[in-house]
Amino acid sequence: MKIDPTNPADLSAQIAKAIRDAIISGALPVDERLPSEAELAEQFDVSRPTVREALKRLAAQSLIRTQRGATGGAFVNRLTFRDAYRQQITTSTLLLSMNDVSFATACEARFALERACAPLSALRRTDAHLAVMRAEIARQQQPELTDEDFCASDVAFHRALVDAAGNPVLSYQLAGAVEAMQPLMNMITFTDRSREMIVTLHQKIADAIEAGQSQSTEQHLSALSEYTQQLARRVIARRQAS
Amino acid sequence: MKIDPTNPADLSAQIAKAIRDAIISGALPVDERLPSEAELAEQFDVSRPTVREALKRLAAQSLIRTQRGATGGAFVNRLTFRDAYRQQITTSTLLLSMNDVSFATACEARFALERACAPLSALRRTDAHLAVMRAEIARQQQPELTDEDFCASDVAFHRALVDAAGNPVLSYQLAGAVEAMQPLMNMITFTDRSREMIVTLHQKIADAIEAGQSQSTEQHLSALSEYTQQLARRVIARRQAS
DNA sequence: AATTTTCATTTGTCAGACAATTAAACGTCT
DNA sequence: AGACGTTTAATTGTCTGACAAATGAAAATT
Repeated sequence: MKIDPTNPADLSAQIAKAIRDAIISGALPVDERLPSEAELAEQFDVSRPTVREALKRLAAQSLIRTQRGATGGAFVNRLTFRDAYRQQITTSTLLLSMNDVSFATACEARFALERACAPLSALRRTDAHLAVMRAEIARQQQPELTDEDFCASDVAFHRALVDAAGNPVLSYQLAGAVEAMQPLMNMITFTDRSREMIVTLHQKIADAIEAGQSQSTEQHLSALSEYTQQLARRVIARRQAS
Repeated sequence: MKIDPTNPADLSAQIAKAIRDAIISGALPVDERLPSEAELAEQFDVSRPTVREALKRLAAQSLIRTQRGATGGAFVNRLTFRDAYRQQITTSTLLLSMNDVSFATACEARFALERACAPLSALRRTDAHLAVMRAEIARQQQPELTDEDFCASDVAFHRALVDAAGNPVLSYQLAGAVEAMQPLMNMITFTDRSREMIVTLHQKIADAIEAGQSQSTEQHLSALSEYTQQLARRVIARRQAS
């Protein structure tokens, strides 16, 4: 692990990169303790604050965790699916909000990805997954539900659908796509009629998953995708008219 | 933007969270300049190094960029697809390497996602995408190619396939899945016979994309998925035997 | 008017200090 | 000897003050 001493700026970024590369290459295995801040400062020939800034960069990516005390220090963190989920969701959310991605594009991506796991979900769904989906459908039928809660339930339903595929890598990849859509979805006001239609499609999807029919699942997902985009277009048109 | 003064530990994490939330909520728009480090230190009632640690956390997530000089400071960064790609790839790579995800699981996820964009790719592919795919196929036929280079070309081929869908959100989501597989793929030694088979399937996929046949594309992708997993099983078996 | 110089602002880095935390080492008492 | 409290050393977390480097704006000069 070496840094470029000729460039006296961005030292903390260089140090972070050196340590990150060591972690990625496997030179620093999970749960390995890094040298103390003082030792790192000496190794890289920088001051302790500079080392600390580098460590905070790594901590922001969940690459290390720190512990105070005599046997404390910075340890290489095992990146859990949970941590990766969270990072992906914030990244995806910001990506969509900062790059004026059209609703159509985001929606298309989301349902394309969901269709991808339909065959696996139909094959492997457990009773627990089905129970979650049914529970969310029941929730969505409550008329007093706010639009925000309706969208949240929608996300929960689709997450159950994705998780039913029983592939954690797939769940991780799709979590970002589904959850990042929520702020966009929240901009749509769901009338009673549109909610009814969505719930019906959700029921058909749940039925198809329960029956293990992947093709039917994909069809209803496509229908839901188109209906959602149609709703969005209507909302946008109404907004422009006013 | 407030922090909890009762907990005097992890101040930089709290400050980072406060600023991050402000960015996500839109209170701090893109290219907005944050207060100077000295001002932030005063606002949050902490010292400048603490503020700096918080800012480095945000910089690690590409949420801000900093500039020195009189009119410098920290600015809210527009998260580009490029930045998001990079982050997702490192996260995905680490996730796979640190959680002994089976090759089968990762492979299944990857091809499931790719199948998802087959219909869109078949519909929207441009000549440029096809040219990249053909070029990579030609590359893969060179016998002197190392296994690493073969894998890299494989990744390039599949990225072109994904990009052909013409949906940047989809490309972003799938970049992680495809690229993160490369280290795992690199562990497989591709014999001449297996390369021949893979190239043949790549050609069939390119042909199907060119012809706009989504179903055929999906079929060949499934075949490629199964063949890849078969290869992996053979490599693992051979390794355990020795 | 154009160019150069000066200057104020801001980030980047450093040195040294103290507080808080934590586990191990050490004593002490039963 | 063993259980229990105490001390101690190591380590991170934070603060203060300082200086260097970059940079654009303002001022001075040609």
